Amino acid sequence: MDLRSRRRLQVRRDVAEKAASLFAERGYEHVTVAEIAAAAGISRRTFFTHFASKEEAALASAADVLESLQRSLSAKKPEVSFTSVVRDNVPELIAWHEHHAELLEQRRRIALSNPDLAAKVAAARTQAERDMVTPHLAAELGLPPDHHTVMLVVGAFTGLGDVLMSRAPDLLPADVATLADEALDLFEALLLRVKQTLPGTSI
Amino acid sequence: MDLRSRRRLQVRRDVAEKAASLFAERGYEHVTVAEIAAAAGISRRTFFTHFASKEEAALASAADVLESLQRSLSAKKPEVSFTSVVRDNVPELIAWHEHHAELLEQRRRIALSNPDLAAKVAAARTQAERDMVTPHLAAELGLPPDHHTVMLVVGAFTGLGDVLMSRAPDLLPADVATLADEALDLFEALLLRVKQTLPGTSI
DNA sequence: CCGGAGTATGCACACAGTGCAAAATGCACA
DNA sequence: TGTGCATTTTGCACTGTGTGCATACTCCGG
Repeated sequence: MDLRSRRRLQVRRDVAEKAASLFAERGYEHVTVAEIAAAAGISRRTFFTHFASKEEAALASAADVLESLQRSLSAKKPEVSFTSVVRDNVPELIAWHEHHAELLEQRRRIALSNPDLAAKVAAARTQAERDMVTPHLAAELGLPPDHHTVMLVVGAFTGLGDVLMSRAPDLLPADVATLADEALDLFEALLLRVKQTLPGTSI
Repeated sequence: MDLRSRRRLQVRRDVAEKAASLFAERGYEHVTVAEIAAAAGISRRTFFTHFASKEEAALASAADVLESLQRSLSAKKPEVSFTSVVRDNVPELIAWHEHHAELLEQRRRIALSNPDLAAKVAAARTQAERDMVTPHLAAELGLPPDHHTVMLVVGAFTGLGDVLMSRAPDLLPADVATLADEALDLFEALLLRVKQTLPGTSI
């Protein structure tokens, strides 16, 4: 990694950070790219060499919530079940949220100032969740990842996860844990049903 | 309804239609608002009195897929179960898709030309589904609509529905029916589990 | 026929995003 | 150290979206 690319990455991080704080402060719409660039000490034109759009800068600092789950799943041994890994990861997820309260508050304000942006963030998170989870569930069911049954199961999982993520900011940590457990109970019931009827599925 | 508002609605429909066909023809990005306005015989400025944005015009003609389900649910009697109503509605859903093949193809092309727009359409559909379904599931579970358990169940339902909707365009009608049935089987298993554990839930 | 409400339009403007070419900067090599 | 090359930064001009404002038009009731 040469000096050039390292500096470039650093600048990107700086700009994204400045942008985030400006957005949180005045609302996404009321901050111009020129202002972000000025705050970060670069020209407007250069901003667009680091980010394809203003939106990208807003999204740049927001793909980290699922990191601990990602790690847990990567370390998953074949003999432990998917749901138990996820269940064991819940405390970490909650700890993460508690540990990043200010960051989350900043994002909450940005989301409030621009629902469209919030929707896109949520969609991106759902997609990441989907990609992360699909191979494990496919393996556990002994089906190819693009099998319809796998897709349905993944869809149900992400659907439950979306509810959890959307409610979490308004709940106490303990309640988040309860809700997560309940969601996983439901998911397990569904998964059990799939396993029971598996030999019969075909499209 | 006076003449003015009727004419206004008609113009809005016309413009949306022209816009949709231009988008399908050349791709969303390669059509300017000025061109849409010209095609519809109005001025650019007037376009913006009918639609708040170019995007809104693209979305205007796309909130109809769930109409038959909406009707079925409105006619639902308290003694029949939610899932059976949805299940009985599947043939109608498929008929609708077959009956609007050209329209769907047009939308598919637009979505292809602009994934962001497609994501927004999908999000809007999911939200509509959520709103439509929540009261019925709440009633069936005997819980308030904003109860967390209800939200989770609705989340699972829309998660399954999203997979169905995203796969449907690439499948034969018969396979859509099979997939829908499978999805409903899974949802029923989950719903059963909720009903069994219901007395114990609390947050 | 007239006055007012609602609508259409033109005009000027702020801002996002892009192509292009010139200037600045870091890197390797003599 | 200086020199040539590649990458990066920047300015400039331009397209396109979306908005505020003032003006003109259209329809309606009196």
